[in-house]
Amino acid sequence: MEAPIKILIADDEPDIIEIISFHLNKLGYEVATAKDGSEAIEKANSFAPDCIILDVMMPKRTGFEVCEYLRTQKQFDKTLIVLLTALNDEASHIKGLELGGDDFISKPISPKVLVSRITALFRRLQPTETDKKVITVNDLLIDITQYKTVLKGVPHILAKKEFELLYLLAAQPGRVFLRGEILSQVWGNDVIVGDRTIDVHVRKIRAKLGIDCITTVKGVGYKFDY
Amino acid sequence: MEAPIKILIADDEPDIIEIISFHLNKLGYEVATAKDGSEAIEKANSFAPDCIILDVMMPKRTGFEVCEYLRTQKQFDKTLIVLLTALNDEASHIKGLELGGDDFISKPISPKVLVSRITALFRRLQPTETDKKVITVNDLLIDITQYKTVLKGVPHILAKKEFELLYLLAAQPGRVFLRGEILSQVWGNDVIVGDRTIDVHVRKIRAKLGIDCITTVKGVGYKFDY
DNA sequence: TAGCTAGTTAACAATTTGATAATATAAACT
DNA sequence: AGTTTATATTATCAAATTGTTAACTAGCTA
Repeated sequence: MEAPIKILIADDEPDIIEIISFHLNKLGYEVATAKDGSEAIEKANSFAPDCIILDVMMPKRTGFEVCEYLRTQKQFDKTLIVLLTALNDEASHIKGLELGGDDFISKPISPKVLVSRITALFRRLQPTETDKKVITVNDLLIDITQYKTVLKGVPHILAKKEFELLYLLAAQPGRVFLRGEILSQVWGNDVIVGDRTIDVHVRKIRAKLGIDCITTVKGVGYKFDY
Repeated sequence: MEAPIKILIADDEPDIIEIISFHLNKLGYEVATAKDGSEAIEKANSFAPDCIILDVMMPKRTGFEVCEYLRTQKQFDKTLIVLLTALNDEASHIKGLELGGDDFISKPISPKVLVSRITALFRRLQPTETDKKVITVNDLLIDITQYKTVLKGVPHILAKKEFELLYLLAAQPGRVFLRGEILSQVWGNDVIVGDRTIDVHVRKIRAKLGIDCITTVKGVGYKFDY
């Protein structure tokens, strides 16, 4: 997973291409571009991207046609295809997914949305069912099927709430969870508990594990960082 | 493996149903659909699917409720349950897995991701230890053909219920069994017995074997750990 | 029928957990 | 520095959960 992820963008509007490739480049993706459907297919073959972003409305060949074609080719079996459509075009949405598209993004495009959707696609492609139940970060293992936490080979027994809190944070290391988010996710929306309760649980986790795997982000929330 | 694999899809969005069933159909699965939780349970009974895909947010009954219910029914013992959630809803993952879900897929759905995850689940299902008649863990042997338990070479005679309980837990060492799961697996879903009954049986097993091979996971259930 | 046995339950004890309040500490701001 | 705000820590209490024991029931057996 060391080689940079390659993304091909096909759209007939140079502005769109420029914006998208700028943002994706910034994030370290390797980007190629095409200005119509035919070029998209050529570049797909020569560039061998991991992900292809196709505008539905393009000259020469539409995004649908390109998508349909690519899906018949074995080498693009694992390639993610994202289609760009006009806003609220439900029919296109369905058609595209039937043709094997992996996601849809409506124009006008928010670069942030685009990038996060692409990232999400890549992430979701990875995990098999096991990875969902067992989280491993360095030498810390969190197994929900066993309700067990193992640090450097040593099991640590956390109470239910402690475990659930740790699991929530560790599922997305580095991401900051707001206190409100934590409350609603771990405690539920109906339950009313004070803010201090979270602190206390964080403290217990830190104490039990003996390491400071949970970082406080003052004024915001907590994150798992280890 | 000659009869087509049957999959039930329950979601209140017709578009989602259409897309998913289209793709699964294309791959040769036999597909049934339901538009809410109640219908999902009906169809589950009449259609007897091998795999059930449940949207978490559904009218009538949520995916969680359906999942929880199905898991208490013996006939859905081996049925795969896949839950569809909103993106990044980690807490739902915990809840769903606690309720016995087999996998989680976040919306928006990529057909490719969905299909590959389902395929992976089925693949993993093959080497079942369903027919394992004799379980051995370290120096403990559990033989269901003779209803006999031997620890360090010394036979111990457990009563029927005690034996079945031990057998259930020991079949998957480490895995936590919820009280509800234990009740439905050992006692069946028609029988109504109190929670203390499980405790008492656990106690008897511990006493008879003289070792603490069953660990309590407070607020969750019990697991075999030896 | 009396005497077993397994299974269940009720009642109570013991334990663990979760939540809060009170206090201490730390960081941010004026 | 002094004030304000946010978090950490600790102790305490109530609630939830489980453990334990003994008693009860139904079915079986001698």
